Formats: sequence, structure tokens, C-alpha cells
Amino acid sequence: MTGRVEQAAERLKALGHPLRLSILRRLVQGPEAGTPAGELQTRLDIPASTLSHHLATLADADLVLVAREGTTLRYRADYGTLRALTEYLWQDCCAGGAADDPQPSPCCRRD
Amino acid sequence: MTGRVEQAAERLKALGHPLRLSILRRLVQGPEAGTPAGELQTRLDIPASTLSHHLATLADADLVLVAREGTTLRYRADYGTLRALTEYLWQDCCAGGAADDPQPSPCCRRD
DNA sequence: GCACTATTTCGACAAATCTAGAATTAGTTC
DNA sequence: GAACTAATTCTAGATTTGTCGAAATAGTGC
Repeated sequence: MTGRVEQAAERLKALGHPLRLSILRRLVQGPEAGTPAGELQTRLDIPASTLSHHLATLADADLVLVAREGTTLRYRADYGTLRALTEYLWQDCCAGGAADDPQPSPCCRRD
Repeated sequence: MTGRVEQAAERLKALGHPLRLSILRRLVQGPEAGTPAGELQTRLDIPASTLSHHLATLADADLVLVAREGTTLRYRADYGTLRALTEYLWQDCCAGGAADDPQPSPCCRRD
């Protein structure tokens, strides 16, 4: 019974850490099939347990998906969730979220 | 000497709290001149000190601006920062941030 | 300056988060 | 099943965050 605001907040919070944002960037840049956790660990140069902790946070927020391939786990970005989140944030910023104020806010005016 | 990733993470983190997200929504929906802190307090029905704390967090992240008007402080959304943030997040999600992977990720494909 | 209102800052406590070494689980290969 | 690799879970300590009452500050009007 988690509301829209709560869910969006949870996901934004999950993105609100330099390491997790870096992880997501790598995943987006990596192959569509996903990037092995070990490769992330090597690239980011952090302890495996720390990485695993952050990956779990991202997965809990439905921002990344996992698939096992032998002994390695491949992580990849969940573009559906990411798109929904950016759209929500955008509407929050531009239209005030609800429908009771149809005209766009100044945020939308691009010069 | 704060990098782009760190700054984006700080701002996403600031948005990553239900109350702060609700505050921002109210500000976006409110008048362009800004919404008095007292009005936010009444609407959200939370202690003034708690609200002030969250407003400070949003202000520290440059997500909101303040202007004094007599004894009241009017808060309003900083659309410039919000737009930059959503754009950064969007590019992070769609193009991998850097220029070493020009073609868009599946995230951009809208059906 | 005094009373009054609006809002912030201080202080304290509980709860959540971050980090990372150690132990454990999952899977493969022989 | 033993040895090996990949990754997670456990555990603990340090730090940060969230909450909110009490006290302080900023501004207005008499």
C-alpha cells in the first residue's frame, strides 16, 4: 500500500548516492545483457560487500534487474522504471503532478 | 570541487524523501512568487521545525529559492536546477552520460 | 523598547545508512 | 564430494538523518 509519492521518493533516494549513480551509469553504458557484478567491482574499485549492498538497494527500488549466468550475476538497468521515474519527476516539476493545474509551470519554458 | 555525479546524487537524495517531494509538489503548484512556509506547514500538518529542516535540505541542494516578505519567507521551486537535474538523469538513463556511446539505450525507445 | 507573529536554530534522541572484513551460499569442474 | 570462483549475507562500528519541543532570531507595529 505504498503511494506514488512514497515510491518515487524511495527510488530517488536510491539514486541519491554517488556510488549508486555511478553503478547505474556503468550499467547503462554496458551491454544490454547486463554487466557482471565482478566487473563493476573491478571498475569501481570498491569492496565486493559494499558493491553488493548498493546493488541490493538499487534492486529493491526496482531500478536494476539481475540474471544469473553460471556463477556470475549480471545486472542491468530497468529502463521501464527509470523512464517512469523521470517522467514522474518531470511532471512533478512542470505540471504540479495533479490535474488541477493544467498549464505548464515556468520550468517547461525553454529559451 | 564537487563533481557532476556527486552534485546530482546530492540533489536526488534531497528529493528522496516523501515529505520533501510533497513540499516540492506544493511549491510547483503554488504561486510563482513563492509559498509562505507557514502555509506549507498548515497544509502538510507537520511541526514548523520539521518543515524548516526539510526546506533547508532542499535549499542546500539548490532545489528551492527563498525570499523574505515582511515576517514571512516565501519558498519557490528553482526550475533551472530541476530541469538540469531531470536532463542529467535522462541522459544518464538514455545515453550513458559520457560521449563514448552515442546511440541511445533501449530506455529511449517509446512504443 | 515591548508585544506580537513567522520562522529558524538548538539540542537530544531514535532510527537508518554506509562501510568493509569475515563467514556463507551458489554454481562449476574434476 | 573437494576445490575453486563469484557473489551475497552477516556483523559491527561510525556517521548521517529524521523528528520535534524549546529557545532564539527577524521583522512589524505600537
